[in-house]
Amino acid sequence: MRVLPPSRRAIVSTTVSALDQMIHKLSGRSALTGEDKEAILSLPHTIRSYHAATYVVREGEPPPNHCSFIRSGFAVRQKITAQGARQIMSLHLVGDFIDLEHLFLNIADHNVQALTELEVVAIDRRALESLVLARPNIARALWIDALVDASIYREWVTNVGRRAAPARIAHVLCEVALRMQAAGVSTNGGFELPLTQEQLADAVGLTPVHVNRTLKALVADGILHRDKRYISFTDWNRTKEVADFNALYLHLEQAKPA
Amino acid sequence: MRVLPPSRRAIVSTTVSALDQMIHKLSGRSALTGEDKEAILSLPHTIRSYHAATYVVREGEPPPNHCSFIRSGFAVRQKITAQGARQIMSLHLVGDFIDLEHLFLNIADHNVQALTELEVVAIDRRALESLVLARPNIARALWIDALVDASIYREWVTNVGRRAAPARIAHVLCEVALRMQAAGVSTNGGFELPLTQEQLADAVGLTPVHVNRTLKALVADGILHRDKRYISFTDWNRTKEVADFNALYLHLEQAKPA
DNA sequence: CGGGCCCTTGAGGTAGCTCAATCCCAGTGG
DNA sequence: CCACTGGGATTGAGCTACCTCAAGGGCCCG
Repeated sequence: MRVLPPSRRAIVSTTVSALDQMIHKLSGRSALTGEDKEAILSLPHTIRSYHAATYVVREGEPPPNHCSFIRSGFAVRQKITAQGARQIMSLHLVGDFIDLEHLFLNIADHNVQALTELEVVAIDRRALESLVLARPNIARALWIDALVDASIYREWVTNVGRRAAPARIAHVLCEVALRMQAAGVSTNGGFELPLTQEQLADAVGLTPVHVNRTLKALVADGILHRDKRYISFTDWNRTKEVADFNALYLHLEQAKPA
Repeated sequence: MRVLPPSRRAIVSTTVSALDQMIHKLSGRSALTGEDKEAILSLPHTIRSYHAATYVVREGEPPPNHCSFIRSGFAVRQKITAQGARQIMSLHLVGDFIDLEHLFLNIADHNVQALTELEVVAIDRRALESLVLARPNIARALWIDALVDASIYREWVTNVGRRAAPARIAHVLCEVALRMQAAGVSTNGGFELPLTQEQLADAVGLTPVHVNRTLKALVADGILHRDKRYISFTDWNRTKEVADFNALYLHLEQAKPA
C-alpha cells in the first residue's frame, strides 16, 4: 500500500492544530519566541482537501484570500506551453508552502496541481502578511523558504538545460530522496516516488518513453533499484556522481536556526 | 559603440547618491514613506566595479558582508556542471539585486558573473537585513523583487525544458527586450543584446552553433532583425507568438504600488 | 599587420523523439 | 470468483532536432 488511504489521514486533521506543523517547519529555519508561536497559532485558517490531479492554483488567476501549506500529500508547480507541452518546475511535500507568491504578487504565473490526495492548511492571507511584516523571526523563516525554492528552480534550469537524460532523471530522484527524508516522509532505505513516468518526464523535460528506457538503463547499471514506483539507491555516492548531484542547493543545513 | 566605455559612467557615480537608484526601484514596488527613504539613504554602502567576465559571487562561498544591486552594466547567474557545461539561469540589468539570497542564506549556491563592465552598489548586509525586518514597505518591495526573480526561473525551466530552439531563443530575446525597456535601458525600437552567441546558448541550453543557425533562421523568417548584437523585432505580436511569450511572469504590472 | 575573439558554415553523428503496439495490473461489475 | 476496463509501463522501429568536430571569415585592438 503505497499511499495512505484518505480516511487514515482525515481522522487526525481536525484535532491536533494544523498550525503546529507550521511552527515546527518555521522554527527549523529561524528561532521563534513564545509570542511568535502564539501569533502563528492564532492565525485564521481552514483545512482544505483536493483529489489527485486537481488544480489548487491556476495561472492567470488573482490570488485567493489565503496562502496554503501542505499538511499531507504531494503537489507540483507546472506550466503548459502553447503547443500543449507541460513542464513541471517543482515538487512539493508536507510542510511546503505552495503559494507564498500570493502574499505579494497580484496574479498567479503558474499552476499548482495536486499529485496525490492533498490536504493543505489555508491561512488567511492578510493575517499572514501582517505577521510577516511585523515579526522578524517569522519573516526570516519565510524568506528562507522562498529563497530555497528559488535555489531549487535554478538547479532545475541547469538540470533540464545541461544534463543528459540519465543524470537529469537521477538528479530529480536524488532531490526527492533527500527532501522526503528531511521531511520525515521516508527512511533512507528508499522512497515511494509520487510521480507517474509521464509526470517525471514533464519534470525533466523528456518524453515518457525515453524516461522509461533511461530508468531501465539506470537499473541495469546498478544505479538504482525499482519496484513499481518504490525507488532505492544501491550506492548513494555513485548515484550522486551519475546525477551530478550536490545537495548544497537544497540548503538543508540552513534548517538550523541562525 | 555597443557598450559605454567605463569612463563615461564613472564620472556620475560618486556625485549622485547611488541609493537614490534603489529608492526609485523599490518605490516602484511598494509605496515608501519619507522615513523609509531616509532609512535607505543612510544605509552604509560602497560602489564596486567589475570587469567583464569577473565573478561577483562564487558557488560554495559564504555570503560577503554586503548585498549588491546593479548600478550599471549586465550580469548573469550561472552554474557549471560536473562535465563542464555552463547554464545561465538569469540575466540582470540596472536596478536588479544580484545577491538578495545572501540576506538570509548562509552559502552561495550559484555563481554571479559580470557580463560587461559592471558597477554595483554594495550595501551592508546587516543594515539591509534590519531594514527589511523593521520596515514593512521596504520588506514588501524586496519580497516582490525576490518573488519575481523566482517567477522568471520558473519560466526558464519551462523554456529550456519544453520549447524548441527557435521559440527558446526568441523567448529570451522577448524577455530581454521588455526588461530593458522597463528599466529604461532601451527604447522599443530594439536593443543591444549583452550576450555573445555562446552565452546565449548557455542561457537556452543549446549549442553555440545551433544558436547561430537558429538566429539566422529567425531572421530569414522575418521574425527579427539583427545588426551584430543589435536586435529588433519586425512584428512584436508575431515574435511573441513564435516565442510562446506571455509577459505575465515578469509581473511588470506589479511595479505599481500596492 | 598579427592576434584573438566571435561569428559562420559544412558534414556527419546521435540522443532523444514519434508513432503505435502490447502488456500489466488494480479496480469494478456481474 | 471471473471477465472487463482503463491507466500506466514497456517495447519496437524509424526519424529528426540538435550535437560534434573542424575549418574559415570578419573585425577590433595593440
